[in-house]
Amino acid sequence: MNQKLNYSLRELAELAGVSKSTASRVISGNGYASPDVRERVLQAADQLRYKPSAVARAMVAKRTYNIGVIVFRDKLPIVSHTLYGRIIDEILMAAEALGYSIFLKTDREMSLRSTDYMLEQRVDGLILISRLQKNVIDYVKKFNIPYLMVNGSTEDPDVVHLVSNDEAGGERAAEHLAADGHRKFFVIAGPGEHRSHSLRLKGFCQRLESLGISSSQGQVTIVKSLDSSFESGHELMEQHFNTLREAQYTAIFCTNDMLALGAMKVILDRGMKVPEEAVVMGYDNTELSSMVHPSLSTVSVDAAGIGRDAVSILDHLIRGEENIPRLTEYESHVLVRQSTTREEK
Amino acid sequence: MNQKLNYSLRELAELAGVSKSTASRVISGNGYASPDVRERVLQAADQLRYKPSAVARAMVAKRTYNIGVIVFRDKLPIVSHTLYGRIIDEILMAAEALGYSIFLKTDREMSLRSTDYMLEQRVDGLILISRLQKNVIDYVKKFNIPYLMVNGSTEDPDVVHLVSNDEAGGERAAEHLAADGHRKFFVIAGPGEHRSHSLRLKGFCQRLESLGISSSQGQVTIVKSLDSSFESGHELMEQHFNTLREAQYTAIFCTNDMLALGAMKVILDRGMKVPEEAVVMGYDNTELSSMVHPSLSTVSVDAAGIGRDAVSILDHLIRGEENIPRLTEYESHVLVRQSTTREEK
DNA sequence: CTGAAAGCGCTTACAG
DNA sequence: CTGAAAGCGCTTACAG
Repeated sequence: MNQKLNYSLRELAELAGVSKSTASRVISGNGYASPDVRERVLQAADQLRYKPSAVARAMVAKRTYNIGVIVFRDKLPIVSHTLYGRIIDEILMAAEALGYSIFLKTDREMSLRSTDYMLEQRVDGLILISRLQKNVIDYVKKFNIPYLMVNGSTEDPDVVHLVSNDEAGGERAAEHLAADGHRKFFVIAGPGEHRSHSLRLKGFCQRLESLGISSSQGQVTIVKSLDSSFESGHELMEQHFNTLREAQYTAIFCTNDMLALGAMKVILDRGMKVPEEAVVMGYDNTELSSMVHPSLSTVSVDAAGIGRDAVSILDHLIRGEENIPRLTEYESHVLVRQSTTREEK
Repeated sequence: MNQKLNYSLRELAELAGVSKSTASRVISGNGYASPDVRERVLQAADQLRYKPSAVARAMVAKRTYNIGVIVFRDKLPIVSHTLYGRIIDEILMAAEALGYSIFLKTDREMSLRSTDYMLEQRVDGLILISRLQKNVIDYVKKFNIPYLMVNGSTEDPDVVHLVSNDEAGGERAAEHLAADGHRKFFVIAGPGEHRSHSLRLKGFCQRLESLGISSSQGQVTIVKSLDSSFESGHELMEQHFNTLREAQYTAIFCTNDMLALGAMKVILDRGMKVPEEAVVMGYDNTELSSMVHPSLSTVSVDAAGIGRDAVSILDHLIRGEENIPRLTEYESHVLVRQSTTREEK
């Protein structure tokens, strides 16, 4: 049997034969009620399948226990993004555990609209993911709403943000490859505006330099990519494949796994052997990287830690706690897999 | 300069020197206001950065313009799931276009909790994704809330659901492989409780049978997997690799890409050539399938169509329209890629 | 231990 | 064209 969608507290109270106040007390669990009365109310609630309105509650509590998550990206994939998707999964679980729920929005125009929307929804706090424009941060700051940034690019010391230590990760990638004896590097670098890509590249080059390997000597060639997709990695490698082969680059580093997979596909399709003739390394440790053949060496990103902490730090912010770290960095480490493992070292 | 978080309509009205009713009319755009008054209110709103409370509005409108999306899965990945993630991306975009926002929950215990939660949030409608238990459906049905199921398993003719035509897809996969001359098939089938997996398997076997290829003759071996992950595909193939090679199976079909990628990885790692010595085929057309080497032949699933329609059909349901199709099926087609393409046909 | 009243921030008839 | 009043569904002091 279907029923009226939602009963109100008043109806509940009437059925139980008590006042609204009393009904409220037993339903919300705040305040006293005699066992007898309590029983009657509970029974009536059961009968009506009474569901207290979170909307009305939010109205009086002046808070919603909802967290707004906005992903700033101009194209798909958004949620299904190999890295952000994992972070969002963790956010979802951590939020659940702390009693929050998630309002999810994507903002493809990198505009203020989605922020306004979240503000109107009266979310308790905001998690801003990916590269958002500076004006968004300035805007959010004007409101007194708790918020933090994940994997964004800001130098603003006031902003609470969680990031991977991408520079150190880049350095480690360089070390790994140099230690294996490589001296000629071909690098595909994702968009410079992205904090991660630029820092990974920076760390990588710096470390090589400190090992005496430099681009000025023609030992390192850097190709810039306009985005960080498989397609771009694929296309750039097609363009540069002959150079790569002729100039005998033996190591390829890309600032993320997608670019690396795109590049590696071309190399394999053209019959060159990985890792025998050229080794390939990515960054992010996306699910895919371990599934391909040869499996892709990469640098890990602590998506689980970032997602979990994003929620818990935001929770602290919401509770108005003091001494919240402005910057939290996550360590990355090199994952050596088939694509950089040569038997005959 | 920071400011008080949220001003109310009353404060707005005071600043503008009008009544709440009037302020409401200009802010909401419902009702008349003289240009002069209108101007004053708008200016005050600007000054205060007034954001109308969606909570209060929902209270009086008795609707929220929010849609609840619940993904029923017992383990990660959820949002980052290669197929569901894509569907959710589309849901997000379609919702935006129709003026809805998304409340996203995962329900790992396949319980009623998340449903209760959405009901309390007073969402306008519900999208239930993946394998939910029958009791969840029965429960939701009791409330008069618009809802639909995506990729779930139900025979219930009352339930509005969107599914891929998995049986036809399985048939087409069989046709493709048989047409290439294969006569010995090794199949890894995902969990039978999942509608998709069981139908894909069914369609595949039926079509083979109708082509005179049957398991009773030892031409088709089916191995069941407890889940649909890369890891399981990998493990099962490791277990059966010798059989596969000795009995000279030439075609491997898996009921999704993940299983197929796991299986293919083992085959390649053991030095067997794909497609020369064995062809491999998956299902879902996940992003990964085109990125590996050799690229994986697969069967497409119209994630974009499913996601888009989920929102628009739910919108129709919410508006109380008539004649909503109970079942919407999406066609799948075979994508032939390197893993099943033999030069010397 | 229980109930009447006020209030959260809006909108919507209804007067004027 | 504008304002006073009632009401959406709750909770929270405050009386009793």
